[in-house]
Amino acid sequence: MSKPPPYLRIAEDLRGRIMALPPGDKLPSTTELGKQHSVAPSVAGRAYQVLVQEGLVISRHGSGHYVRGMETPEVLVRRHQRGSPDSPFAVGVTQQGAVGSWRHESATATADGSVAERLGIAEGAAVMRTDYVYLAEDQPVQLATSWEPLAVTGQSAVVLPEAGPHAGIGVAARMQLLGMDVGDPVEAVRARSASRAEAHSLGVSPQSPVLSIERTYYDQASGRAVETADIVLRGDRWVSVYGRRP
Amino acid sequence: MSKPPPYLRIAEDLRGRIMALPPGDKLPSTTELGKQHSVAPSVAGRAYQVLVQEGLVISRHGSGHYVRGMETPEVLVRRHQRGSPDSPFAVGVTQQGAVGSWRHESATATADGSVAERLGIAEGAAVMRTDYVYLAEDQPVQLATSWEPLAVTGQSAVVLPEAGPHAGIGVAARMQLLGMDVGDPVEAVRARSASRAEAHSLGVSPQSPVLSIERTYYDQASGRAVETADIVLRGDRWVSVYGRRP
DNA sequence: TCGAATTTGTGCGTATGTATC
DNA sequence: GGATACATACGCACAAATTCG
Repeated sequence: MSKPPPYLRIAEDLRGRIMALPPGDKLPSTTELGKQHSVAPSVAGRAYQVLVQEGLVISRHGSGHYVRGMETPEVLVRRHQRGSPDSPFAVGVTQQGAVGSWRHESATATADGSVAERLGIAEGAAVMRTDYVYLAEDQPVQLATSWEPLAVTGQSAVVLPEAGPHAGIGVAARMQLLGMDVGDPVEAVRARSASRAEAHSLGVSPQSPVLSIERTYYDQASGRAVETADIVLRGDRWVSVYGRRP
Repeated sequence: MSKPPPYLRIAEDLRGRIMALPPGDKLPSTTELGKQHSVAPSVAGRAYQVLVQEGLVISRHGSGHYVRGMETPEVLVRRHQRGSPDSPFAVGVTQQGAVGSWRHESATATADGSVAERLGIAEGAAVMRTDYVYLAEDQPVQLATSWEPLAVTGQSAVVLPEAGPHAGIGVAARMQLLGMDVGDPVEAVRARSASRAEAHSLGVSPQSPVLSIERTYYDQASGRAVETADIVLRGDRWVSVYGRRP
């Protein structure tokens, strides 16, 4: 066993101290912490750097280091609720009494290899691509990009997901207007780190965990995919629930 | 607009360079990188520190900095496959041809507030607690802790989840031996950072993202919970899939 | 309003330890 | 063993932000 370097030992000591402190409490300055452990202030600063990265401490330039507050209250999204006319996002935020809204932008595009495979169409086929940014209390909390094959929705009034009389009702309900029963989607859920672009959009620090969901709706009669989407959610604000208790 | 400090500008420059390099390529040493940007080696080292934290670069002590390889090939776990006699973990690893195994440890315990609420029993009631460590090719990839109320399984041969003739067949199949139809579980999925203990057990660096799943099985006849579990999976190795394509 | 003190952020140059080649 | 390279630490300096009298 090799002993950890001083800056890690100091960080370890601080973790124990922080557990017993109320959020918002001010921590010793780097110079004082250095004296307590007989190291240079730069080493104490590096120990704080570790804890800031871990989310236990926040540092305010010129002011000091402070115990970080509790996790922000979590917003729930409950998926797989057949029969609900609202989109999953709307279900999630209204359950919490929060105010939800979204911005969107649609454009026709061609399917790249990944999207084509997920939709079961030829690479380069025409699709309607829509980018969403979902806001809760004016804070972006969820990003989504959806692709729908134009072969399915083309020539109909529902071609634009969020325009006209059918805005914001979700894919399942909108497809029912075309006489299709899309049922429950298939969702593949991953945990990964936010890219820099995603971190910027979501207002979180880079490297913070996000839920990444690859969702595809199928027409149950034909078995063809009618919509696929990449959904990115803040890990600290969302939990995705599957199934219902009997 | 304030200009970023040199160490961030160097990191930004390196990001662009790395994009055009094959994985595994060696990057300039800290001293050489410092000369290229007219800064001290310590500053160049700090730039690398940022990129290592972002996962773009790996550093080998005494050797150098290298372009990080692509994501490790992902192992799939497909949940909600009614009728499969194997446990979800076994389904996941065998689909990939990998060798899966697990260690476990069971003991009776009392339900704390959280577990009691999830199982719908009184706080302090007796439960069978089992801790699992799942291994794929001798590498731990998944941690789980399961609780079953003794009021359900007590006095029966299936009281120990992984002992006797019923080892490793999963909760659903084992409960069927008691004449119960447990159906699909309810799963709440989160993305969060690994705790230090989890990071150590899973062999990943602290702060790396993990999938955290809170799973509960219910007896469909009575509606009572028969098992609840906390499951932690490496974010870079697992994807949890819900639903099947029609 | 101003200025001094405090605190963090960043950088330099150097030294030592240790891992790799 | 020797050369190279990273990891860590020291002490100092200056900049930037905050705090407070």
